[in-house]
Amino acid sequence: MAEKLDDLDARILNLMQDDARIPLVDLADKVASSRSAVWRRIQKLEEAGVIKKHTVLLDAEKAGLGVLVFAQVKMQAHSRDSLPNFIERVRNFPEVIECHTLMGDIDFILKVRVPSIQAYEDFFWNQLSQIEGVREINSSIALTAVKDTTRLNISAQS
Amino acid sequence: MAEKLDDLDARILNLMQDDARIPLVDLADKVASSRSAVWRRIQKLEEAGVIKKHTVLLDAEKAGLGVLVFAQVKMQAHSRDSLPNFIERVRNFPEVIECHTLMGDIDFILKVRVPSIQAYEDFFWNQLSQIEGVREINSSIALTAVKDTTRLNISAQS
DNA sequence: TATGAAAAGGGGTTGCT
DNA sequence: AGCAACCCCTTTTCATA
Repeated sequence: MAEKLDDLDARILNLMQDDARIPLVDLADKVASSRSAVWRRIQKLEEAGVIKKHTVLLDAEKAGLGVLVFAQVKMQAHSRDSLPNFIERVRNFPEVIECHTLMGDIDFILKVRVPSIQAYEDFFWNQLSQIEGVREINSSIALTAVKDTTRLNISAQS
Repeated sequence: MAEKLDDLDARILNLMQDDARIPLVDLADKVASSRSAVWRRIQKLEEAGVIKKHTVLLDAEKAGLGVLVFAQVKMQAHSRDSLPNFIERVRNFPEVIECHTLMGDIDFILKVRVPSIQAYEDFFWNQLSQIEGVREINSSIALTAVKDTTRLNISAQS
């Protein structure tokens, strides 16, 4: 599928994001189409990788990972060689939920979930700050989650 | 369920996060337990809200939302009254995927997904910066996603 | 009371029109 | 592209320890 998403695709995706277990019949009803049509669309969307995975979202607090920290990491100016290593390490830390390269004066932003502030301290000193080429880490503890979703509001493309 | 998660819960949750559609039989096999036992655990975990929702994760690029921006927002010092309004507005922007209150000198961090930089500019000027009480916004465009998951690595509690 | 087995119902999948 | 039959998997119920 190099093709763009049409309106039917968009509506299917939005509904599936809200509840991935919605029965095919209900889904077809809501998008005013037939079971077969909708089913085939979903197949296409999964083959094309538009739908990446089916998962469950957990309550971090109830799952024992109540502390969320955003860590902004700056690398040493002339340590381009240490980047692959940094990336590899970060990918293998289960505490790191996300890591994005940023434009501007910060190099990386990391979203980290741990059981406690104590646990973050351990992670910070023994893992993150020990990676070669790391110059500066600015850790911000998140207080309230005003909004925390994964939902992308899809609309038909051109 | 005020009770803590045991090892069986943890293994079920980790597997379901990897693939929410795993058949109950396979799940039972992998955690070395019976269908019934595993099924009842899942019910409990959903009732208790440990499992918050079943969803699909989309490829943002392929879904036409290829631009990711982290916006750090500072509010005016003496505008505590405008916070509820800010929160309400942010929750209703579909572009804003996440918004967390932070300790330290930044008040909020927002994760925003839009189709293009142009679209972000529109969102920035016409929506975000117009909210009452907003003093300063620092927008960072994300380049590469080094890691982008929702997976919490669960282990048994105390 | 908790666990396992087996029956029944619902829904996803496929082939045919 | 739509329809219907099939089959698998979830869900419930019952029996047992």
